Amino acid sequence: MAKPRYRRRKEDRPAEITDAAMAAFAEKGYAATRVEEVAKRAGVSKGLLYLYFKTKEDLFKAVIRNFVSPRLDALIGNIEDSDLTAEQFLRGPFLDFAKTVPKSPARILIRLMVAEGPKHPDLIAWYWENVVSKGLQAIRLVLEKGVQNGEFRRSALDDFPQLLISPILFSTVWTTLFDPHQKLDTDGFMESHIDFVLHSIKVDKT
Amino acid sequence: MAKPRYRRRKEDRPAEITDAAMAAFAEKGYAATRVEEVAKRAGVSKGLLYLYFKTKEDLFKAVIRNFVSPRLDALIGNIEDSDLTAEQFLRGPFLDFAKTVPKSPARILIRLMVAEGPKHPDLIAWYWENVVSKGLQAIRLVLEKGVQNGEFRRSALDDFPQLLISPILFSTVWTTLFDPHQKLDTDGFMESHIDFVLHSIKVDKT
Amino acid sequence: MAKPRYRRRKEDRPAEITDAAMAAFAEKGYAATRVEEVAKRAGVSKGLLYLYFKTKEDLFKAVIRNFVSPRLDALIGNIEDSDLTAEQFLRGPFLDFAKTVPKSPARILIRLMVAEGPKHPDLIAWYWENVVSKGLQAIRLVLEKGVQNGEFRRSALDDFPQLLISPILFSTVWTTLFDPHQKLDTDGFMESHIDFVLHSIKVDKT
Amino acid sequence: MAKPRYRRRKEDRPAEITDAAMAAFAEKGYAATRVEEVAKRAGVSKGLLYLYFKTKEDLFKAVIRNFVSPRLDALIGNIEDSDLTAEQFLRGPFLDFAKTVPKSPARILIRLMVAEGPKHPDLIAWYWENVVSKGLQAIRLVLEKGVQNGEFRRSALDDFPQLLISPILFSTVWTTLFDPHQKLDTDGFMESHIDFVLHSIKVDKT
DNA sequence: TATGAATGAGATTTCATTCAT
DNA sequence: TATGAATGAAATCTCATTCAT
Repeated sequence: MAKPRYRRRKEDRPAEITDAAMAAFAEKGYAATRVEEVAKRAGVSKGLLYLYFKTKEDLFKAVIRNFVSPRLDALIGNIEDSDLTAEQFLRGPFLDFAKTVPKSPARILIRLMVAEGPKHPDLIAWYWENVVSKGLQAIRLVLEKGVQNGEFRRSALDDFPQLLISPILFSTVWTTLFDPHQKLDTDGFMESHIDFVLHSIKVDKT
Repeated sequence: MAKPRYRRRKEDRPAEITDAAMAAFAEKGYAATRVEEVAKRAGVSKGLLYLYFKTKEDLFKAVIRNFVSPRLDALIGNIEDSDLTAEQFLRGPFLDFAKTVPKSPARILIRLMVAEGPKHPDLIAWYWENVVSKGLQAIRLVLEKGVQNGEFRRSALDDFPQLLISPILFSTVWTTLFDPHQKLDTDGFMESHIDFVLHSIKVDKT
Repeated sequence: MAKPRYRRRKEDRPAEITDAAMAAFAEKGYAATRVEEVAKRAGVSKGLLYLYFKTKEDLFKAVIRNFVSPRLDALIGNIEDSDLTAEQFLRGPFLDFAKTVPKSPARILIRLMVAEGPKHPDLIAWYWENVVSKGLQAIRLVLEKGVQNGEFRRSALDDFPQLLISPILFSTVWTTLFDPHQKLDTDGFMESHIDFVLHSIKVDKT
Repeated sequence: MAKPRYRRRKEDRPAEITDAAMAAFAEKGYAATRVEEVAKRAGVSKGLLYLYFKTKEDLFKAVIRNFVSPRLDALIGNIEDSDLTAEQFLRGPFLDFAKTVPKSPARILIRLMVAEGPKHPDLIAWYWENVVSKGLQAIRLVLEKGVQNGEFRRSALDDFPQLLISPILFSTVWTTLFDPHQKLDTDGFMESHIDFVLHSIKVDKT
């Protein structure tokens, strides 16, 4: 029973292709991945890939966007709904998120951004607007809430909310590069970081 | 007998080439840099370059090693000689070092490692042995000294000395990617980070 | 019962397609024109186009034939009906025709024949039989009539009736290529040519 | 005895390649000729070809220029040196030239210009400046000399010197397209044309 | 009929690497 | 050593043509 040469699935194709590309880029990096390899993984011909993505660069950008967008929306929604205290939020949902990233496919994306980003300024711009600045804004909101609550004192963290993100990047990169040489307990790492930060900014309840 | 001033000395060639390569990789990344371009920058023919470096990958590895080694030795020496207290050391030489990296050519190197590292396990291995593990060891030494001194209490930092490095990576990456969108005061960022950490681990002297 | 105005009639399809193709070929030449572009211009799907024309080459040939045939019939009819003297014919209908070509869409066709003809011998054969040899025959008829009338003497023109056509080709090509650099008054050009020829072959009536 | 894989001949290469390209374009036209085919004919690798010509279009332009330039210089020199009467010149060197073209490789070039010219305006511009306008100027010079001599009367030919070139184009195209169907005696054709023209513009010596 | 998603052969171009000189 | 002309494998991209729907 011959399998059909054609499978008409217009709607699913782009996602199938970007998924395949994500996987391929993850293994070899952008430059070293051949378009044909992506097509093969997606079970599609080279030609069809080019029907959906005009260039390889185009495909790359779509990979980043497609991957980030849904996850981002989920996260932001999460923050807004919660009626946790600031500390509860940081130790709860935020910490969960931070622990997840270095183990999830997102870590690949981070490596891709670092590696290829500088060559794609418009992608960076998009990422900035849609991901980073939104994320920072969310963190600032939480901190402000903590201050209003009397949980937190004002601190340098208000000026550098990035301090909360920094270990996420670090453990992601560490995992990618040095895991074979020395494993990093990323969960413990994140927890300790949060501990340090909270210990410094929490108002004494004595 | 003075050597003619503009006469290139054979012994300098490899270094001249790796310097040129570093500059080129910095601008365009590894894959997008053509060997010919490196040769031209070094004022050397392609053929000669291949006499010193058997492949482009070879050249890449040499770039990393040549760049790191001298700086590393200086840094390590610095630590051993000092008779500062642990806190003085962290707020002094260590902080200086941490502030310098994101502004120095070393930041390029970091990006290169993240981008290309996974494809060169032996390079990672070398980097691990000669750079990272040594650096971590040095930090551990400092912390231990602090504990012995009664300056610091034992803390999660003993298990995760990487927490002290993490913001270096972060501000380097941030600078590379997002500076056009939002500048980060990397000095302040590093200082705040150290403040938080020290605040948490310092023994109360009351 | 009036047919709906905007309803395409099946019988017109091939003509609509060849017209669209003619326009496209005119702009970009045969090779650079994509079949999809032709289909789009004709308001038809690629698949349907292939229902009418088995290959792109097929389409090309149809373009030539469809374009030439109707015009040709008109012209030939014109000659046969006339009861003008030979000179009147050459200075009248023939000259009109010759003046028209370089300005009409037919000029595109000429360029296409020159450019692509050599690759399509059967098209050339068809063109020869249906266009060129008929045209030459018609000219020969006129000249013979002139001789019989005592208007013209026998001359080299009897052996080279092409001499009357040659400036048509020339002004067509010139217009296509060099108009931006130097306009050619094609009407004057044709008239002068006919003048020279007639001056040489006309019998002195003194 | 193995033949050498390399033949270092920097100076000859470009000419070898354009010659090969000329031949290939002649047979198949520009679009249908693959760069690889040209390289093979030139006994050279594809890569080397791209070392000398950045794109296929570049190669095309070089073909035209390289071919025309030397011939052109020869022709112009020819005109200037001669101390023939105007009629002698037209019936002598000019007629010779006109007879030669349709049989020479130049005819290929003409077809290429007609076919591909419209897509390369800068090439047309070059051709206009370096070939066509110079050629016309030369013809005008001859005619003026004839008038000054009292050989020729002023005529429409002064306004349309192209009339002398037109049959060259015609017989070239005819030869290319219709030779298999009906041979044209291009020599006789050119001679007859000149006869007609001269008969009309020559001053009566009665 | 009619569509346009899908194919795949093939075209142009690039570039790490080699090697005659 | 030193050069850079030359190679050739491989990568990106195009487009005529097919065929499931």
